[in-house]
Parts: sequence; C-alpha cells; structure tokens
Amino acid sequence: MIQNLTEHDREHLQEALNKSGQKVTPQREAVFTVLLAERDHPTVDEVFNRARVVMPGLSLATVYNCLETFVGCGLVRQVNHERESTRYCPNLAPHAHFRDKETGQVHDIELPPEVMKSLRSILPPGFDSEVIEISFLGRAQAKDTHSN
Amino acid sequence: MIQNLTEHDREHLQEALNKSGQKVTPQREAVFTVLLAERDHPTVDEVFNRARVVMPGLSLATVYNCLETFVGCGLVRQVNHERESTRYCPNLAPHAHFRDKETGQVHDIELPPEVMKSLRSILPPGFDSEVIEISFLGRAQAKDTHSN
DNA sequence: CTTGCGGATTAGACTCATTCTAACTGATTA
DNA sequence: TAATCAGTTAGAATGAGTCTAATCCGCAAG
Repeated sequence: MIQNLTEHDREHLQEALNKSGQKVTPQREAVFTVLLAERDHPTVDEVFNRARVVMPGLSLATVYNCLETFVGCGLVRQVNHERESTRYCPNLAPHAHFRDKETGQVHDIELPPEVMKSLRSILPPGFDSEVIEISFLGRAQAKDTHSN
Repeated sequence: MIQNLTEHDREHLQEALNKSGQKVTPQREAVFTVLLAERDHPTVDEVFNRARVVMPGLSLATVYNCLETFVGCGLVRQVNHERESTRYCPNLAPHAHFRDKETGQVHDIELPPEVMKSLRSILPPGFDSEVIEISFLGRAQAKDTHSN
C-alpha cells in the first residue's frame, strides 16, 4: 500500500526540486512516493503502474519526465543492467548493485569508503572520474533482508 | 587497414569455437579480425561497417550472431554504458572501463587482483557473484596511449 | 556424383524501451 | 483579461536489438 510522504521526505523532494528551479507537482509527488514505498528498483513501467493506482490520469511520458528530473537533481539513481529496462533507486549512499541471475532482483551492496578509495586509485594519471558504477551478477541465497 | 589474423589469433578463435561445438566461418573470421584490428570498443554497427569493407555481402544480423557467439564462448566481452549501444571488447584480462564523457571513448583500466579481492569482500554472506562490472564515467586528458 | 542434413547466413519484419512532438492545462504575472 | 511558462498528456517516431523464414553451403551417406 502506498503511504503518503513523511514530512521529512516531502521536504527532501521540495528542496531538491527547488534547488534546480523546479516545482513540486502532484505527479512528481506520486512518483516519488512510489519510489520510496517499495525500494525494489522498479522499472519505469512498474513505477507507472503503481502510481496509476493513486493517480489514474497519470501518463507514462510524465513518469519518464519525473524520473529524469529526479535523476537530474540527485534524488534518485538510475540502475542499468546489460540492456534491460532502466531501474530506479532512491538510495543515495554510495553502493553497488547485485543482480540475482535467477530472480532478477536487484540488491544494494554497501560500498565502504576504503573500497571506493582503492577503486579510484587504479585510475591512471589524467583520468578523472565523477561516477563509478559497480555491478555484480550472480546468485543470492539470502532470505530477503531488504532488496534496496 | 585490416590485417589478416595471425596464426595465433586464428588458433585462439578456432579453439574457442570448437570447444563449444561451433565452426570457424569466413564471417566469424572477418568479425573477429575487425575486433582485434582496432581495439576501440566498437558498436555492432561499427563492426558491421568495418567488416563490410572486406566482406561486402555480410549482413548486420550475422554480425549480431557472430558477436553473440563470441561472447558465449568467452572470446570477447560486452561493454554496456547506460542505455547506449552495446560495445565489444576482445580484452579478456580483468579490467574496468572508463568512459570519457566528452569524446565517448572507452578505455580499459587494469584491475589488480587485490582490488578484485576487496570488491568481492564487500558481498554479504550468501551472495555469490560470477561477473563484476566496473565502469567509470569522467574525463581523460591522457594523450591516447591505448584505448583498449 | 547427388541427395539430404544441419549449422550458418541473410533480408526484412517485428518488438519494445525510450524519446520526441505538438496540443493542452493551470498557475502566476503583467 | 491576456500572456507566459512549466508541466503534463497522447500518440507518433526512433532505433537497438531480436525474430522469422528462406536460402546457402560443407559434408557425410547412399
């Protein structure tokens, strides 16, 4: 069931949008709510279907727009795996993604700072990187703790 | 200019194909040759255009087929970046990819074993991974040493 | 030989995630 | 009230990749 945003999350949304000169709209709120409600790295279609329950007139194009906006102002991250549909993830802490070969589920894997550091250290001089993407493919036997 | 395969490379191709019960064909040879000739992570289209010079009748579908076959028998790796066209890379040593934001060029970054190890160590128990993909996005000022 | 088989190749149709376009909405400003 | 402008909308367009059905070709059996 989709809860409303907490006060804190609403502020977070508003602040991020305002900072890049954009407004909070009912559609953006709905999409953001969906993302926070079930942190299972949904595809655009999944977000669309979940959000439609709450806002029937919502269009797919708007979901694309909202998500792009959120990515642009740093509210969510895109997760790409091979050429599958892009997924979205509201976890902003540095983390890698683990994709279960069998279930297709995506799990967040925390990235300790020292690992980040050792990764950055392998770049030859002259290479300056802003974004590092790390993804594992394999099997997870874990009884689903949290699939963030 | 596209050279022929060296004896060594041809054997490598033949062995890998035979091992998975497939044959060396002129098309596969042409595609493999293109991949080895310019190790700049070409897209399927780029491979197609380069190979056509040497083999005019070659079809795009065949290039897709050949590349898929090669990936299947471990001859080349796929390189995906966001949702851009898939690129192909004949470098089999463990390495990460660095994508230049400006030029779009992809560079290989060597992955020392200890970094691989530290990466594997961040997986919680129960997570078992076969493939690790690491990609950087940023800017490289390096005067192109080698863009493998 | 020549026939038949199976893997490989081919052209073109198809799929489907994503992007684009042009019209519309609704809040805010002049 | 009119003009403006960001945001939304439906549907068309795009384009990488996949599928399909026909053909090709090398080779083993007759």
